[in-house]
Amino acid sequence: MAHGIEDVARVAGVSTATVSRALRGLPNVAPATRDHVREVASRLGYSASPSAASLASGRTRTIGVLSPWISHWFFANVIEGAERALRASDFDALLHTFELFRGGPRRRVDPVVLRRRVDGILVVGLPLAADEVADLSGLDVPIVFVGSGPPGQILVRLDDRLAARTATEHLIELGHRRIAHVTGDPGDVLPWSPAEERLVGWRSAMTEAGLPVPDELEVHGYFDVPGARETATRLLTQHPDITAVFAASDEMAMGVVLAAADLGLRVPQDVSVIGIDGHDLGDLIGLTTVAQDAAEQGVRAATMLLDLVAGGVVPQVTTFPTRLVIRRTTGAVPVR
Amino acid sequence: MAHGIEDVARVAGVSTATVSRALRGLPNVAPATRDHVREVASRLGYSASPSAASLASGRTRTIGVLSPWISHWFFANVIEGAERALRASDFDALLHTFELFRGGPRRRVDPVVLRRRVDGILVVGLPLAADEVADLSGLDVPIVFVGSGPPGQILVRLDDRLAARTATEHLIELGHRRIAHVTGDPGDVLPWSPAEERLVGWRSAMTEAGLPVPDELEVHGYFDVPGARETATRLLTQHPDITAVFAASDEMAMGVVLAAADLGLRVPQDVSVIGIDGHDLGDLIGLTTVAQDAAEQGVRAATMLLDLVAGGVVPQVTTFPTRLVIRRTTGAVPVR
DNA sequence: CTGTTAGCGCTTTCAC
DNA sequence: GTGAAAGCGCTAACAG
Repeated sequence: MAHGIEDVARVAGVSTATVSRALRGLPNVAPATRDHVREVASRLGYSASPSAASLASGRTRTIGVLSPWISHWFFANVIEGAERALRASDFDALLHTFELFRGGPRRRVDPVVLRRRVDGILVVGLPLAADEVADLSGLDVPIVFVGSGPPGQILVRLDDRLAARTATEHLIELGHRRIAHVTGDPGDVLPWSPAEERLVGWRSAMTEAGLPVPDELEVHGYFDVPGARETATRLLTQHPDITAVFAASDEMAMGVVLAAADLGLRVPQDVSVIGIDGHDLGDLIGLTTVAQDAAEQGVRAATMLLDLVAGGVVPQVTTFPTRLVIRRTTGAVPVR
Repeated sequence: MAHGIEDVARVAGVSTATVSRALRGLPNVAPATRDHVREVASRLGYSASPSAASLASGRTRTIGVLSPWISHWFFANVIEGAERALRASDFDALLHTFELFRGGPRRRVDPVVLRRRVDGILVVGLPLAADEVADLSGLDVPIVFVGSGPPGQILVRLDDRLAARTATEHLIELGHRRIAHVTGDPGDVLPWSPAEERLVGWRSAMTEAGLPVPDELEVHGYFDVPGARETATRLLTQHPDITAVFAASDEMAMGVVLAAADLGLRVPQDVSVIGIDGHDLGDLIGLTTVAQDAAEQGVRAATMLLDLVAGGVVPQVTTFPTRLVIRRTTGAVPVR
């Protein structure tokens, strides 16, 4: 059962070098030889030892996938798409999560554990500090960022500002003037992070519409349901004149809807809510949102990464489209 | 930057064998030597090449995680928990997804790709055929099944029958008599699969209560929202006398709630709905459910697998508790 | 407690 | 188009 390349070579009556070439589809092997070797290999149930192959070739056929979570809509879908694309090219996905804690620092991304272990790195929505990016770059393998990444790197993402403007403008067109924004973590202030970009998009849409943007309209929801629920409860209690809330993610928008329900506010009659994502379960509450295709971003990013690994070139920034999906959580501003 | 064990050995003034021992914390190394070697290694930024180490030792410090999806609540949470536990022991998680298609066969689990690549395998909610299990066992590494697994294997799971009975009995106590069940895929009929067990639990609870279980009460929801929504739409249209639906997962229960809404039925006034899982977003619609802790099952399974890899022994079956969470989608049977 | 040495199972020149 | 042989960078006996 546990055959090595020598067994195949012996049975096929060729050298191990030829077996290696034949099985990997390299040129300079006679078609007849190739077919014969493959037949023998499959009959013997042979497949090369990944460690031995990696050690000898320096390539691992493995991609490191770095992500803060997997149990969040965006991350799960990106990773699922990426894994599918990688597998289609016979690459493995090595999963590394880095839990983000509210306000606190997360475990540093340690490049050492990825050394000689992966041929490329996919960073999924992880707001890396500049020095972490530098460390990763030091690994000397291609890196693709999905959802969030520093300028100068290969990025697959949305036009976050535009998405935020789209959401905000939708609310403004409905007549809302006191529109709050639920953003992520207070520590997440890298200028290129989606949270920051969405914040900027909201602010500029407000300002252009001649609406003031006082500090109290901006609160932190930590990109999850409970975080947004808590913070929105406080917000809506302290500022009952707020008629609409734009959350930077659908999960946070769901938290806002729950908060409204907790407070006995009707959505959208008393307060309108919009998010960003196009979460599968938004439908449950008729959540209005600016939708994106997360799985496809994962596929694209993985495909690009494989191109890079193969020595190809890919566009620096790939911007995915978004579309406004109007459902039932947004409506006209209440008359009071 | 790319130092090898020889560099460390030379700088530290010892042999490579000593470096290897010191860095891995093996016995028979003088404490002073150990500290010195570690200091030199960290100063040089050295870490062993995983391929070389694997090739020489036969161990990979990697666990293969097999799962049908990652963007489903149960799977995402189990995998997240497992990854966390593995990382805590410096093990890597290699992700392999095997998409399940409605009614159709999925890609066969191919043991060859895992050969000499992993020290253990975690099978998450994947209903493997007997021959696939046999193939995996042939890899000669420990395997732990989470959520669903054949008898005779190491399992971490719920008492699925009990969970189903709990859900069904809750509805019966509320006075319901025509209680439908939304199960998974028609092809998923392995006697030990959670779908099958839950089906049996529902049936026996019905029978014990003296309620008939005609075929039309059992429909397939494919374990996802759209599948259950479609099938429940048909079900509730054709059989308006059904007053309650027990879905084998929360995601399917959500589909049923959506179907009810599509049909203008009020939940729970016209139809009660209950699921199994304790999905984070069940709160959104006040979903009544029989809750389980998926992440913790992932942690436990990974921990057990690491024990097995280390040569330890673990219990054959670990059964996690469930608890009935009554919210707003179940209520008294309507009076007509 | 530490060093020497022989592999681990492939890939990759370099000849032929 | 094919083979011989030299590594790839470690670990694991085995000595000492």
